[in-house]
Amino acid sequence: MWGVPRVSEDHLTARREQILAAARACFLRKGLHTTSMQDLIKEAGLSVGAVYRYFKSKDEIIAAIAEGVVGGISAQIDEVASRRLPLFESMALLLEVIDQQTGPDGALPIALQVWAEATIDPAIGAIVHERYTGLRARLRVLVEHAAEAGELPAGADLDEVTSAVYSMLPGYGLQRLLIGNPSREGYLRGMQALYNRPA
Amino acid sequence: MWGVPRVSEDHLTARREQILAAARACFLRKGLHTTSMQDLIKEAGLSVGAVYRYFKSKDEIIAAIAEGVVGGISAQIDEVASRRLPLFESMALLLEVIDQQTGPDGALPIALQVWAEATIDPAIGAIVHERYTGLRARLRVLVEHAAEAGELPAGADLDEVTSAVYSMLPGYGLQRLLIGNPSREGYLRGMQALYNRPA
DNA sequence: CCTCCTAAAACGAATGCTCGTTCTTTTATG
DNA sequence: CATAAAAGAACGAGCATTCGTTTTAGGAGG
Repeated sequence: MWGVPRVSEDHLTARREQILAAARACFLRKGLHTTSMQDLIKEAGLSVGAVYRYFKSKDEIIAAIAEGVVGGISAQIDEVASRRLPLFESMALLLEVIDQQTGPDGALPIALQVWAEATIDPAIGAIVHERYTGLRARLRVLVEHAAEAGELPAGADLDEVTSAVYSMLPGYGLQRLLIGNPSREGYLRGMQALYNRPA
Repeated sequence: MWGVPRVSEDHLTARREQILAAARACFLRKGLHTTSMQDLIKEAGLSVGAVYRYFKSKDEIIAAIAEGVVGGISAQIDEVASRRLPLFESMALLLEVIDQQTGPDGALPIALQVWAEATIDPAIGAIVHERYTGLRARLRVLVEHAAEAGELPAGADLDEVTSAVYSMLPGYGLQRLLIGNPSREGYLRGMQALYNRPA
């Protein structure tokens, strides 16, 4: 009687993901604002109307991309933290994560676009603030483990140490992305030299 | 006799700078691609034709902005390096430089836009690559001084150490820009804790 | 198992606007 | 007064989005 023609929910979320995947591909290639809706729609292989059924504006698509951009990294940080390795070895693994996110299939090139947008559009700014604060919290666990293992000076403020560790990840990633240098191994050795300075 | 109507050269470069200043203001407020030529022209208080006399396209204006974005920081790094302070004190001064560049009058918010563009547009990519490689070279001087003063382990590769130091600057700046935390003092203490780890 | 029916889902032509740029005209200068 | 500099109207292209139409999925009735 009610006439229920709805397609499966899996289908709906798959379509949504199809659109977001197309968006990521386009944004990677052309940037957030030089990508037109028509580019994105063509990349997705859908029609105008189909895309506008799932997202009511281009801004909403950009916001969805911004929401998802730290997903993969979060999980990987948790995984590294759960291994409770010495701080330095954890850092080595984290750099490996960043390295992998720096390539064309990684999230970093798109994250860079999102960061730029965050300074312009308060809605994106709020998303970025929330997500990267969350990422920081996950990294803090790793620093806590280091403190428990006696790897840090007594009484060190763990938030402050977390900030210092945190900054190395985008710092390294940006350097790779924009300049190419240094190799992960070289960077690690550089850090090591800095950390293990002569008395 | 020759029919020379040309205005003074100072006037020409002043007009050019006037346009670039307007561009920086607009880009800071709206981003590279959401800023229209008309926005920029209105901000400069000039006419369409006047702007197109000095720059033959919007891309050329963006390129000029990209060229200039490290100027202020370069000079400040040189200044810090020339003082030959202990590495850690130099770092503290560099963070101060970054802090100042992070505000709305600083270059960092626009630099972020430029970095994002660099991954999309090869022309901007080349400019960024060149300029930030140059910046790195200036920072290397500071690391060389640290090595001469015996602050680094013997045989440490100075390029590698430079990379590690370099990464902290955008790492700290980004964290300030996107998350707000940490304060410079807190960040410094965090670094210090990392540096002075128990054996 | 097939057919019909309904509403969701997909479509794509059309719309109104704004964009970057060009070009002709006007103004200012040495 | 000759010419560079500045002006601004005009233009076609391409933009994000709307909306009336067509297609399709899937439950109900036989």
